[in-house]
Parts: sequence; structure tokens; C-alpha cells
Amino acid sequence: MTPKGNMSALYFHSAVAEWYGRNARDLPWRSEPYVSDPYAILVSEVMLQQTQVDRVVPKFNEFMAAFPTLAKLAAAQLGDVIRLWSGLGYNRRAVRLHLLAATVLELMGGELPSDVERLRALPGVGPYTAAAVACFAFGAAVPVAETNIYRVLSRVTWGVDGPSRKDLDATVAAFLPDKASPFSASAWHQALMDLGATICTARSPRCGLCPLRDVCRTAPLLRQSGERDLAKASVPYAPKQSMFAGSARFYRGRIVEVLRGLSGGQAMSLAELGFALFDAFDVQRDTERMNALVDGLARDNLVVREDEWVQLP
DNA sequence: TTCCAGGATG
DNA sequence: CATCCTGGAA
Repeated sequence: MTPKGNMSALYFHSAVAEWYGRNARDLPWRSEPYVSDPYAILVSEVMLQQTQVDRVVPKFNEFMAAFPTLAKLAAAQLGDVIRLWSGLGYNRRAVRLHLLAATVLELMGGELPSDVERLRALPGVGPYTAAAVACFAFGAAVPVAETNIYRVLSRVTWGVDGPSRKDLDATVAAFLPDKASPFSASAWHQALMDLGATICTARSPRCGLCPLRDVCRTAPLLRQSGERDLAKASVPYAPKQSMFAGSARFYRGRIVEVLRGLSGGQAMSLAELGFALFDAFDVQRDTERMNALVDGLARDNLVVREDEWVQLP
């Protein structure tokens, strides 16, 4: 299995640059004042973890208004950060972001590190976010690998028989812009993400609008059959999903959402929470489950429990 | 109604 | 490898 041989990085960059020039999404963290504020970039990237741009944009603006600096975030009540996170999902990200702010303030003099290594060590910052912040906020020419970029490069250079993760990481690195490229590393990765999010989508890619259709290894197959199965087959590492409704993570989300409705410092009893959650809450039968749910949330610092009383931290 | 997009962590 | 959440697409 090898990537298509006749593909020059220069052609790639030129075609995508031309497209990006006309189709770049106008996102708040891509313009002033946020684009030159590493903290703002970090916030946007944490929000973008597992969350689509459309849902992030309004929350990002709210968040920056409420916690305009890293110091302000560190000083904020965690419960207020969790409250603001409503609708984004994966609430633990809010907890980690708050912890990150405190960590940077205490250990790094309030200055976010600019290199992948040290960024990676911060809470809630994994390989993607570390690379994204280093590249987008500090201009580092490092490969940034996330699902859109993987999908675009996999389809274009490898085809439907997916490469290994290692192969694909090598591909991302191989296409990093050099001096001759019309792209900065930052703009290149953002262009690929825009392409993946708007054209080279997972379910039904719009190959007719893609600047890379003429060199894409997958486009001819998609055009020929137009089949969703084939589109799906060309998505690398699509995880299988487990049931959501009725699951622990479903009720965890509901609990936090109910507690958000309380004003700061106010608590709710376990039983009251139960009735708010289950249409047929039975104290005898469901108390054990409530305990498990709430204790799990408390372990993640998403709630604080005192005997029968629960509230946001 | 079901399906699915989307990174970090233990 | 399982867990963490939500809303929009199909």
C-alpha cells in the first residue's frame, strides 16, 4: 500500500491555496484580537475537540467575554465555567481547561508554553491540541493531525483501502509546506480542515467542488457509484459508536444540565435530582444508581456532593 | 426515529 | 480499548 506517486506537494498547496483564498471560513479565532492571543486559540481548540464549529462559535464568544484572559479563567468559580459550557458536551473539558489555567498561572508565570512538548503536558491537551496551538498561535511548522485532515489526505493520496495510522501521520508530515509553498503551516492545516468540514465530508463528499478532484484517488470511485458506502469506506478510523440514550454518560449530562439551572452555591437533593431525571423515579429502586452517577461526577470534579446534597463546584 | 461527528484520558 | 456529551443529518 503506497500513496499515489504522481502527487506533488506544490500542486497540492497551490490548488488548495486558491480554493482557500475564496472559501476560508470566517471564524472568530482567525481574526483579531483572538488570532494573536494564544489563550484564545487554546480555548477555541479545546472547544473544537469533539465538537463541530457551528456549535463552538457562539460559545467561544461567550467564553471570551466571560473569561477574557487566562488569569480571569483561573480566578473564576469552576461552576461558572461548567455553566457556560452548556451545550458543548464533554463537560470534563471545562474542568480541565480551568485546571490548565491554574496550572499555567502557578507553574509558568501565566504564559502559555509555545512548544508541542510542554503544551502536551497540560491538562486536557493531547497530541492534536498541542500541535494546533503551537502551529496556529505560535507559528510553529509542525504537523497538525485531526480527523478532517486525516480524511482529506487519506482519500486524496491513499484511496479507499485505508493506510495505517503511522502511514497517515507520515503523509501529514510529508505535505507540510516548505519555503516554496504559498502556505504557512498554519494556513495549510486550517485550509485542510475547512476542506474536510465543508467539501470532503465523511458521509457525502462534494467532489465536484473540490480543488483536488483531479488528483484525488477516491473521487473517481465516488463519482462513478455515488455511493455512501464507498464514502464511508474511505473514512479512516471511523469508530463504532455505543448506545447513548439511557447510558451512564446520558444521565451524567442530564445531571450536570439540571444543576446548571441552580444559582451559584445552591444545592439539590439526590432525590429531587432523581425526580428531575427519571419520569418514574423510584427512591427504593434507583437510589443506588443515582449514587453511582453522582459519585462518578464528583470524581471528575464536575459536581460537589455533601451527603444528600449535590451542586456544581 | 436512528445515526453519527468529534480528541483526551485511564 | 472504553468512556466521556450533544445536536444536526439522514
